[in-house]
Amino acid sequence: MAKFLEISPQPNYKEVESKVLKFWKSQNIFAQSEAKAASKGEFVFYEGPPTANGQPAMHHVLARAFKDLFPRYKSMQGFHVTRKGGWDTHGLPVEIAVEKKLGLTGRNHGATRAEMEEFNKLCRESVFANIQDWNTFTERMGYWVDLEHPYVTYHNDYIESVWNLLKRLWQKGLVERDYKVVPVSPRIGTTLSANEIADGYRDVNDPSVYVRLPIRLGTMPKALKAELEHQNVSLENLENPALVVWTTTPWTLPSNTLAAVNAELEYVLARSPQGHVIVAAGAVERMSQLYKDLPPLEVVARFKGSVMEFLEYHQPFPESFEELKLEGKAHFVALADFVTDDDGSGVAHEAPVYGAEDLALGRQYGAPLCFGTDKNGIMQVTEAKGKFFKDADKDLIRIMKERGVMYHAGQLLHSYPFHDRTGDPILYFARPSWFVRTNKMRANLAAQNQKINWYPPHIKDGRFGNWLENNVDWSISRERYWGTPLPFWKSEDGDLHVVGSIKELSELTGRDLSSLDLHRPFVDDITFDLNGKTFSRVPEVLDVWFDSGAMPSAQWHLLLEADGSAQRQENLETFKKHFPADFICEAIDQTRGWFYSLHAISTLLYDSPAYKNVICLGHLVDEKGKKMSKSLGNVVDPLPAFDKFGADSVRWYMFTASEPGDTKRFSERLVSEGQRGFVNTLWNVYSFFVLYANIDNPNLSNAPNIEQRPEIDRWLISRLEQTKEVMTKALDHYDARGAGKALDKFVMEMSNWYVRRNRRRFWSQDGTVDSSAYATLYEALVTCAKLAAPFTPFLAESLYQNLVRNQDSSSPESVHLCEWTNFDASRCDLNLISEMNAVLIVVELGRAARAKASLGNRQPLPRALVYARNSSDVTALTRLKDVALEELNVEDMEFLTGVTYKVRPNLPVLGKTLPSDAKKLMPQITAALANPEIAARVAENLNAGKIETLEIDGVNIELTLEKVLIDAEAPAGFESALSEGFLVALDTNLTPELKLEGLKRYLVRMVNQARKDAKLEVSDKIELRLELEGELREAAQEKRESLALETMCSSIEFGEPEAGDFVVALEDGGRLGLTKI
RNA sequence: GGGUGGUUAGCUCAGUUGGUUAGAGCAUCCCGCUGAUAACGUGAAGGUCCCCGGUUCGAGUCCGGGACCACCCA
Repeated sequence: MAKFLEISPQPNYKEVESKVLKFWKSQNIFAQSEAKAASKGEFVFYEGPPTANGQPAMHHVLARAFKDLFPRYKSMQGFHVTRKGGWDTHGLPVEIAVEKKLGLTGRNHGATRAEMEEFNKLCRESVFANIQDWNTFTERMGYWVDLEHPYVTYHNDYIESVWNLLKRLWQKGLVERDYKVVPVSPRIGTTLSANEIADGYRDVNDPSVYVRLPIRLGTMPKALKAELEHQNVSLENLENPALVVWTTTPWTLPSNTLAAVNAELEYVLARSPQGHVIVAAGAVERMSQLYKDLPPLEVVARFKGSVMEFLEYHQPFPESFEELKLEGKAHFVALADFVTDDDGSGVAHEAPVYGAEDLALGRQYGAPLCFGTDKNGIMQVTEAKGKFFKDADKDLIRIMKERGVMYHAGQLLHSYPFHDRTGDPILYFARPSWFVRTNKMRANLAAQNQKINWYPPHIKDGRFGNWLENNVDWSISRERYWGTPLPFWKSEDGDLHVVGSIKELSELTGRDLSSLDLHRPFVDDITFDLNGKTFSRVPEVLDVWFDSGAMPSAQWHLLLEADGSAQRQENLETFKKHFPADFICEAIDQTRGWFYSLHAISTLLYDSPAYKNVICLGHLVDEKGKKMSKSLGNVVDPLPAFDKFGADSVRWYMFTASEPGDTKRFSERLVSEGQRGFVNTLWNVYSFFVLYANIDNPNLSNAPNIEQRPEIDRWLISRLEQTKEVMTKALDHYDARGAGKALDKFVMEMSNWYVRRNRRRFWSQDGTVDSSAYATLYEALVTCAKLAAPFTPFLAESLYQNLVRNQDSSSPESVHLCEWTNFDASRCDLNLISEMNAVLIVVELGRAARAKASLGNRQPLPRALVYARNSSDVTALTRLKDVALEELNVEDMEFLTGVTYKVRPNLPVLGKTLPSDAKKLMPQITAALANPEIAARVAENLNAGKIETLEIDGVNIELTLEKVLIDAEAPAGFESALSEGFLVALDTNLTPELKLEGLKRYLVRMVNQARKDAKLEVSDKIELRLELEGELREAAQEKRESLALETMCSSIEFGEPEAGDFVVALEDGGRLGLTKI
């Protein structure tokens, strides 16, 4: 057998990993893994595209660790996995980055065609500004993804596929134009995203006005009329009856079309200083306080909000409808769930064009849209026409006072969003917008969702399911510049034509447009004639979520209409092969992002989910549970962490630290714990193996068959098989953590039990090499490398190269090209595993007993007395007696008899077998068994195989060995320990021989410590001189041979150390000296 | 305001269908062991299982109510 490469027991993971990276690169291992024969077909994975112009951060490591693991696993299992990279390149983040670079603050950079052209050019250039960082990051963490052929959302091919998709939606009648309320920065008239407003909230003083809306008595709904009559209210005697509404935005009052009440709330008719008013019952007290010097509101009738529906009123600015030439039914009471009586009057003023909920309500009641301002916030109606909306408040309040409809005008300090770049208050404003009618497909969206396996499962009917249930139509248009232009062409009179490909557009225009850049402004120049009308493009671009949601087809440049070209046909085949995905994985914020856009598009077009399994990760937070953000300064950069701990340790942490769906805390300290637990332990076993294999040069191919190896070897192999089984099952259920924990447990046992117990077998004496031990540990290590490959690809590769590839050049070139090792039941002796568990418990107890007796493990003891609860454990301990004896350093083991017993009911078992009325007797049963005489009788009879019956309260309780727990108590005079039905007692009477042996072991330890301190190699031989008195001298003389053997010592002399010896003083005044020879 | 998840040792987390003395790793201390090991072993210390109520012979676990944290939506 060739020598293994020598390795350091304390590796520099940065070096180890960079060596592996070089190897992967030079041998094209990733490409090979993509190219290798796949017996099981395709495992479909979709890469969720990151925004390339951001910086890679730790949360990308989290997602990518999982996105890497399953493809690696499936590939080893014999699937082919296409791992096409992708980049999200359009949209606001890019535009904002460019705006910042240009120093544009609130200027409308799309005002002219030339400006827009320049702006989009800069956007395109900036998209990949950080691409180098991404490439470095991707490679360094060992994330295998094809970055040479990624899909890029701004490429013409991609856009064309998205157009094609939109056309198909249009043909299905799922595209329509409507209004949508969006936050707008007035003056520049730009739509803002939620992120842009999030930081802009400020506390400001705004008007707080209560306005009277006189009711039209003649239109009073019957239900309300009946209520009032029932409560003896005479309509004729009412004084100026009015609804009172409350608002902090008087400038929206001219746009009022409805007043809203909550159907379930209680409302009242009350006498106020200004006549009769209708307000919420919960607002009476508050409104009485408005005029403290005047009498409070006096309730004259009470009724539910629902009876007021369709009650009409006079709105304070009737001129709005005239000036805007509006028609249609408006100015009546509508019912709305969102109305509360927590503030104001409990009656909401509705100006639908200035609020999302209000718009929906207005639509529901069919009220016309009244635009009191334009999108730049300039008033279009009333005397205040031409004023900026915020400046109009004063005039409008004055007018309302003049008209006698102002109930009360005050001020209110509240928080309101401002646009930080212009300083203007945000205007929420209904803009024409394009929608995909997902709401119509709501039932199917939910049905398709039921086919998806969500990890964690609660997302399915929780966050994602709820989101689908409350689905509203998907607003797909944005009034921006850098994005996929909507392929919507409109004629002047409103006819719509959706273009599905460049070829189609070429045919429509009669020009070859195959080299047209599909972005604005170029595409805006294209017009065509159809049906005698001229069509030009609508100005909007597409929501970027639609871009990424289109990737299943757009990444393959799918154009559905066959045109006879081989390329189109091939793309279609490729798409079919890669749809739907078997697996995707992103963080939980994508439930409303990519998870949704994939799902919606796929449901609408293909009547299928887009993915079958999805891991939805929790967010990464800092050590204290705080969100990682630049402003808090708690961001951990991935690259330095990779260098410090190794990418493997960071990955390992991501898999094993907590459930994937839980919020995960991250810090260097936590990563280093995982490193010490798993990565270092595996490495240590590996380095142990290499160290001794290189000395002993075992012939592994000549090792005995598994069946002929010692039990401890078969035990390790059995545990190895068991680990394979658990891991495979876990990974098949996308349970990375479960698989990782199983591997971790195995590595711990291999190190702390197998290697520790068998150290001496790897240390050949008189030239006999224990090839069983070597073959067993070798197999365990190689298998660990394969099992760890998807988790810690560098470590796995490193082990594999040295242990396998360097020995056998016919083996696969990389661990990642190996087959996944499958469970082999014939090699897994479950019985042996449980027997070993019994030994482990007994050893543990023996050590505890030693500790109680203050007897160090080096002192051999004559006898251990063991009690085991059941006979199979007795068999096990008898078979594996030697292991226990050696580990406990005792000469003999006997089974205890004559113990006293403690008996308790085995509750889970007994509870199930008792009839329900007898279960109440449980406390009495426990009490009865606590009686020593009953306990002794029950224990002895049950142990003898008889069945015992207890009579309690006239009920016969039949007891069997399974239904009770019997513990033994040690006879007096022994140190003992007790657990899980086992008892271990130690006989601490030392014979002179045992004493000498203990002393010898002390000497061995001192000599070996001295060798270590003298920096000798393991294989160095020494001369030893011992200057000893009394017992120690006697022990050294008596045990001279074994002392020499265990210290690699060729000669022992008794006397003073010589000059040049490495000298160590001993406890009792003696000295030892040694010299290397 | 609505939704989802969470709350168990100083820290990070397990805890299966309700059942025995609620566990592991890390950290601390004592002792021990050690020629792979920066490792390991024994023991100690550390818990009102967030709170209140209910169901039950029995609740960390099931039910109801509440508090707090995180995220999403409004």
